[in-house]
Amino acid sequence: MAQETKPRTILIADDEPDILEIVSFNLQAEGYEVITAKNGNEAIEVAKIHNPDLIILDVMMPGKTGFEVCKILRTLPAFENTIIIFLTALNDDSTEIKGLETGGDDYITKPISPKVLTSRVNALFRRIIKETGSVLQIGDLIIDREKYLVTSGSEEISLARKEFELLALLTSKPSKVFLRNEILHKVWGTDVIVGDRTIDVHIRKIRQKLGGDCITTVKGVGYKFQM
Amino acid sequence: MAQETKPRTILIADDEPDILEIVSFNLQAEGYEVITAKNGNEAIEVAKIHNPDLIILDVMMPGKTGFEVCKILRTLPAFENTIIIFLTALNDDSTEIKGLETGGDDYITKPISPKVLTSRVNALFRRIIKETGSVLQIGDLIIDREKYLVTSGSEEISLARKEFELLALLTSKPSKVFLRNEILHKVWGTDVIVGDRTIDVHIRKIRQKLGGDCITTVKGVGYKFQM
DNA sequence: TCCCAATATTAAAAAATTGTAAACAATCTC
DNA sequence: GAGATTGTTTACAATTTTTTAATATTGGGA
Repeated sequence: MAQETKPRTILIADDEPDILEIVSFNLQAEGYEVITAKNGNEAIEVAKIHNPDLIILDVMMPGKTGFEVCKILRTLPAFENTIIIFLTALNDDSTEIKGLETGGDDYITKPISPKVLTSRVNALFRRIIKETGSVLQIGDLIIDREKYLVTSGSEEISLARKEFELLALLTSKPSKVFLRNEILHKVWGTDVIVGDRTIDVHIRKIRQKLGGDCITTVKGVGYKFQM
Repeated sequence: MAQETKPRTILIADDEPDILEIVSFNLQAEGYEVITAKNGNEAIEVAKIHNPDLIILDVMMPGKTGFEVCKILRTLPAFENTIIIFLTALNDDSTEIKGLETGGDDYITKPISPKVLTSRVNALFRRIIKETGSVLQIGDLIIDREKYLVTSGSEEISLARKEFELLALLTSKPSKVFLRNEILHKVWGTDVIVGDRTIDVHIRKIRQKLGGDCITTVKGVGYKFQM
């Protein structure tokens, strides 16, 4: 089955159904996958399950405020780098400053223009973007995310799904060391539990297929890709 | 943590001297190095000379508009990734969208609150640092946390995990003496119990690998890093 | 100066981490 | 349904890292 590159996921948390609907609609039209939550606690739960790329938090919500949600999420390693946008009716400088200092990446005041929100979301993603497209080239390696295909020189290398995703992750930032935990989160997902040797075995298979020394082990830390 | 590197440089382009002055003052107070330009053409010239980390562009300027400046800069490789913020009196959705789509990272409408501007600047830098990863440079030593790599001159030095973390701690504040207790807490964690000689042994290994005299013993107190 | 506690040095033991091969279950293909 | 492919686990080997323990050395105060 043809698996496309998975769309970026956005979580919106707001207690006003109208806002949820309008914003969802516009972001979906832009090609994002959208999930919603009606209050702060739900936002945290849903975030843990779906691990979204970006989170939009209403500041005033029953249960926990957006600020509180942000603070809690930021303490979890999985959400350390997630983009967070605050949404609020409070057009108040000191609140905005507080929002940005709490760890928010943007702060938008209501009434919001869905188009503006979409633009800001796009702008933040543009900045974060790691891969310049679906095809990545490193040295003589070409990684095509759409075709799930890796080419080395003129030779085609067929990798299984997990192998491919693992390689795609490592090559998304050459030379960066990916912690084993990080790899588990990003390749296997937050909720899946697999044994300790699973990563090793996959690394081994990639090494076999690509030739020995493109992936370096950093003992006690993780792995990195290097040409 | 606070680290001593060269301050980040910000270029502000606006034709209103008052704005230049107020914004400069506030950003300088925050520790940034600020350079200014009075119009679009000057902004491009100055940018090419000083290569700032972030550029704040007024949209309405004589000569070239902020949008035009942005477009021109974005075509140059040196400014492909520079953060750009637009500043404008036009509180108009479609203009804001245009700004963000032109390649701006943020769009702030006048009247601006200097504190809010500063917060947004900080938030953007915080985000960029996360993406870029932070490298520490002391003398000819380069410590790259993300790559888990230490380079001395052109030579790569391979350190084991504890060695790396210990060195990273000591170099995070050069010349500061770290108490043995402090080192234990920060490198080994609060709950781990290890013998007294353990630190010494690791220090020794680092000394061997980096060459003798970069870590100084302060008897009865702790250790400090110094070039 | 001498003494003594603090630190250096060493080597070897202990612990932790990773590599490997083989086996199994799940899934997909034909 | 047989056979291939994939993902995972297991058990063990190989390796590296970390710690300990035993001994030497150092430097500052009495």
